[in-house]
Amino acid sequence: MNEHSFIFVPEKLRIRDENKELAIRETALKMLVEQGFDGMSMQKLATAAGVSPATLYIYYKNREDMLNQLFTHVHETFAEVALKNFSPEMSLEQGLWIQWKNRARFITEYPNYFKFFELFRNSPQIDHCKVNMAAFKQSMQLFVKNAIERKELKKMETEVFWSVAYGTFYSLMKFHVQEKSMMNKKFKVTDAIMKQTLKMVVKALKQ
Amino acid sequence: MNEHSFIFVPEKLRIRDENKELAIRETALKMLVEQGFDGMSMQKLATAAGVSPATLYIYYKNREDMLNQLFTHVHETFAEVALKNFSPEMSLEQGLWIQWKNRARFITEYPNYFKFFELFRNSPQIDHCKVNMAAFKQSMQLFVKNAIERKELKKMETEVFWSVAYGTFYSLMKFHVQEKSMMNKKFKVTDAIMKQTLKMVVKALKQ
DNA sequence: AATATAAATGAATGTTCATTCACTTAAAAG
DNA sequence: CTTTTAAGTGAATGAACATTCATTTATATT
Repeated sequence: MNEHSFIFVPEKLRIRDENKELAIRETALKMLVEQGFDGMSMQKLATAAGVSPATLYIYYKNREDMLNQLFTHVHETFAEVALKNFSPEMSLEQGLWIQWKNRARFITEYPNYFKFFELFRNSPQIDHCKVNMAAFKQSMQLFVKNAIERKELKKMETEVFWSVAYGTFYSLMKFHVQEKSMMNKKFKVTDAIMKQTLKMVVKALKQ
Repeated sequence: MNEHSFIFVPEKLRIRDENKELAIRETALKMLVEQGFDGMSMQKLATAAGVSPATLYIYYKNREDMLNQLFTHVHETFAEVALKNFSPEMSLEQGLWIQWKNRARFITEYPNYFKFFELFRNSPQIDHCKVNMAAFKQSMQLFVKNAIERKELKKMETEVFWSVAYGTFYSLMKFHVQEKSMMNKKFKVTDAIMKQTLKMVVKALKQ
């Protein structure tokens, strides 16, 4: 001990392998999306990710905690991307277009994130309340308020607005990520289809 | 053996307890909806339904078969209700209204069926192809064809139509069955809300 | 009442599960 | 080079899992 020891704050003497953390997360998502809930056990995940089962418990308190953290991570990443280049001051059409494009890019780039999100969205074991959406909600509410003032949007319940403006979009994207869509062939959401659908939605929402 | 024995087809000498089958199904649905995939094990289900675990294997080949049969049952019941009083000759607005009403009634009456359906819809372990939707699809396609001919509907991809006409509706109903909706209060889909939303959707779909 | 047969069962089986723990390894700081 | 500390591990544990099987039970027919 030297004279500085009493203010010495020990630094980390061995740093976590961040590749390992990433590997665990991506492998877990892949297993969950491809094989469902029962398909992902801690031991199978550990083997597939190339780590010891015990290592998982360094990163996560237990299985439930892991699932919650996975969901939170996916949700936060998604929310962040969704609002990129978006401002609540935009017109309804422009604001929706930006958000649709952001989301579509994300879903196409990381389909597993979307599939995982959809898989767990209605799942009772996820603690939805823990996910912080305050900033997201606030931004959206301002956007809606502005659109109503500009007469681009009828007065309606938030849930009705959401269903028309986003329910439609997500339904479309679900077809996009499916192997086979309604007509037994692969369906791709192109820019043209998105634009066409957006026009319809904007028309529906206008007074 | 008497002279008739060679044409004797043995009849059932003990009849399956149909209450038992119903109890198993409803208990399984309840457990799955409330506790998710991991929450329902064969032993816990047997105990909760008041039967022996071995009894489950009289009704179902194995766990996977049980889940598939549950899904198929729910899906078929739902499809049947959805088309009640519906005819492909109806106008777009009337036809959609009937179907929305049918579905809303069903979802409100049997929320577990809907929650189960949503829980498993994206689940990889369900063999979706086994569900026969031929008649359903045919009826819907004729409905769409008629609407286009009457100029009530723009020409568009089936998936786009479905997303606008039903994606919106299902999004609304998801809020309906949730404990707390977007605004942290209970949201109920009333007839007025359905009518308002339908008007918007019909407007969007019209040329 | 006796018979035949499928429904229904409780206990048992081997497997896989989540989780733990005594231990080893890596690397920053002295 | 030594010390310190957290990262990382392989093997082990008991609980819960899906499934089976030798029996028992209920009932339509004879």
